[in-house]
Amino acid sequence: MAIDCGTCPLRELELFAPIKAEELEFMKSFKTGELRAEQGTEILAEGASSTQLYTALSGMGIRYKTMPDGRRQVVGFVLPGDFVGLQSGVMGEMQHSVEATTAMKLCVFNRSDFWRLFESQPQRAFDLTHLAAREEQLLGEALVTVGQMNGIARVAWALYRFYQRLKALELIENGRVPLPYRQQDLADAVGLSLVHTNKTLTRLREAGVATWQDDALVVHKEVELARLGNVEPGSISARPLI
Amino acid sequence: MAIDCGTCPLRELELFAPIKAEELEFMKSFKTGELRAEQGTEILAEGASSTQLYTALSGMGIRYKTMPDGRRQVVGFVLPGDFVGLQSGVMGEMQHSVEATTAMKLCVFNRSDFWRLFESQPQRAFDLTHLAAREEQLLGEALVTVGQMNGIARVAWALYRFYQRLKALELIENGRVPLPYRQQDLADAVGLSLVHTNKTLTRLREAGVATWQDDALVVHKEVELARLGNVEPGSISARPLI
DNA sequence: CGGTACATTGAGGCAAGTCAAGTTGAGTGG
DNA sequence: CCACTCAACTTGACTTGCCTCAATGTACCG
Repeated sequence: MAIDCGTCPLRELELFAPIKAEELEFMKSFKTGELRAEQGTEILAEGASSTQLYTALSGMGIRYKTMPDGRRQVVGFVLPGDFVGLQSGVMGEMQHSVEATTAMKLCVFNRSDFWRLFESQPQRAFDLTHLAAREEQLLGEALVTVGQMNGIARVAWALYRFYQRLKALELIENGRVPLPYRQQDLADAVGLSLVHTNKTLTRLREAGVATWQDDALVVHKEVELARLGNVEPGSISARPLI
Repeated sequence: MAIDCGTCPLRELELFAPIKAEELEFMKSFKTGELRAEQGTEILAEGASSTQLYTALSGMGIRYKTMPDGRRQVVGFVLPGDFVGLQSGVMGEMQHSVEATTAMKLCVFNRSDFWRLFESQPQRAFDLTHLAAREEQLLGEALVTVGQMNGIARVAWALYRFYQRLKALELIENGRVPLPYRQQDLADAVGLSLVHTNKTLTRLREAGVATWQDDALVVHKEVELARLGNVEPGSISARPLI
């Protein structure tokens, strides 16, 4: 178990803003270990007050809320570099659950050290707030999409956002990005039924825009996909990595 | 223009967590003035990088995103005590616009002092992150509602949340809370058409659950409204006031 | 007293939901 | 190596909640 944040491969990506040596030093003391979560494991539970917070290192997860009647709304997808458990850290309780969709490796922090971060590392505290504001931004965009767009636009939006994020993580190979989710996950994320989501994916595939099969997404017409999803094409701006 | 945060009437509400004298002292130096916004004024614009941040003191506003085709998604309602402009302060750019629905009075802060807050007031920085996490929570709940619920549940959810928030602000009088928005605002918030929203409000009124007329909301069956909106009845937990 | 803004109501159409029946592929075990 | 199971994906047929269009009502205002 390597607690060497200095060689963390994620930090080398352009996606993540560089940090000072002193901050890196602090992060080493903040990090208390690594967690390996198997596929299907629940990492954080809605309503629970976890003593641990995480940054995803590898693998993919899903954030969701469950309704009384069993239905589910996916509120986000966890990719490497994402911070998990901020609500728990700051408000004492998670408002959604987080589950490992694939096997995951996560960097573990203690909630009890959280305050120390704010006290002694203002830049890191700022970064944390930055991440919180980003989450808010992402959710706001999801709300716009689900609230205002029709089926094809919703699916296109989700696929294009996946494509952008995974490309920024340099997980793209031969034009394919890994996308190990189920259609049901996408359906629950965009507020469509599974059947309609499936038919919409078929339409996108037959239109030659994008193909999502065998846990991988291939975008054939990037600009067209972005247009359908009402997203500005382009890459994602740099952001902090906790 | 009174820059005396010590006598700020909002602080006396139970809704807002008390702060230390030293923090209050800092807030006085952080506050640079007050802004009066007339009805209909745009306080912050989507995509703009404002040099000012605000806390609403009185009046009500609306947060929204505009789509290329002119449609609008309301991402939140600004009530007294709400912090406005966090995204701008931390990411440099607003992701949604904020408009004054009624005349408003706002506490003004300079973005350039923002960093000073993180450096010298870790508790206030923590509180700010807390607020950001709350925004995230609220948006997550809105996403669940718009993504999974039918018309009546969406409208009931929105009305009950208004009722809870306004009650916590002690703006309730004779069982009525002020609600100076238009039906179109509610429609754009819950992702329904104006016509359908209107018909749904009529149904709620005729069922004797809640009546929203003349800029005021009267909830006749509180528990029933909460049930319809899939909300836990009860009051809102305390939160920081910046 | 026409103009404007918002609320209300009816009629008809369609996007998306539900139901139901396969198909496919991976795993498992006899 | 084939039969069986199970989870995920497909596809077709039917239904409906919500949308759009279009009028009308109502209050306020210059």
